[in-house]
Amino acid sequence: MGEWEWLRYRELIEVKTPEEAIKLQKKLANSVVLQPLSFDFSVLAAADLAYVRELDSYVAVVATFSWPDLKQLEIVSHIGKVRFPYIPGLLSFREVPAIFEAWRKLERKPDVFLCDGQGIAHPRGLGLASHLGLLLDIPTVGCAKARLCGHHAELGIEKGVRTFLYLDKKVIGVVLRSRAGVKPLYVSPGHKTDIESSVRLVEKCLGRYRIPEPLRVAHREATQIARRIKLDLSRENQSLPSSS
DNA sequence: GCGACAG
DNA sequence: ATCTTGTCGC
Repeated sequence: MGEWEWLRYRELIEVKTPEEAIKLQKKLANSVVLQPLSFDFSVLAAADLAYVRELDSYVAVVATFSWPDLKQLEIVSHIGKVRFPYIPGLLSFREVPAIFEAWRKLERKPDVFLCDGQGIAHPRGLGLASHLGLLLDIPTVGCAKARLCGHHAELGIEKGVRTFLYLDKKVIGVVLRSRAGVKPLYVSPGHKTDIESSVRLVEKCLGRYRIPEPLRVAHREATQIARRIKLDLSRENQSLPSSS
């Protein structure tokens, strides 16, 4: 990474304390761009992390797919030490650096990024998807499995039904029932896209499960790698009961 | 002060 | 997220 990019990276995500992180979020939220997304792109990416508590480590995975046919192109991973705790509202400071490291290993960079977390549906308007979007400067969509903030009307149990997610009087996202009878998805734009485009993108990524296919692939891979690390770890502890 | 709270 | 067995429902 060049000197210039490294400085930009530090400027966008380097913080030492939660207070500092919150201050940075408020500042960066003003740079988030909401606009229609052009679906005329060719590479979509999705990322997810798995953790290995015994090692205080994470496994970050980024998978890319051709668009719009969603054929898998590449899958890369990065293993590192957790540097920031999980604090509701500050998730991006924990996970974006990890996703970024994996992203750097891609041969072909994505045009659009689907994230496991909120976009602008965040207390300060800067969820993980928005933060990653600003860092990579590409359109990003937030697709969370649970609500962080805001309120919405009751949602029908049928597949495909949706309702707006509000924060005060403003619409910040959409709550979408991806499958009949399952917990809904919380979709919100990250950066360089808007609410309608975000929902449309997520729906085009839905297969037979609750979670969009690209995110499932990234999640499965990260989980598998983490599981292998844990197994190798427990095997060592059996053959090497002590170090002396 | 009392809840709520992405992964 | 992670720890965990069996088990309730489509």
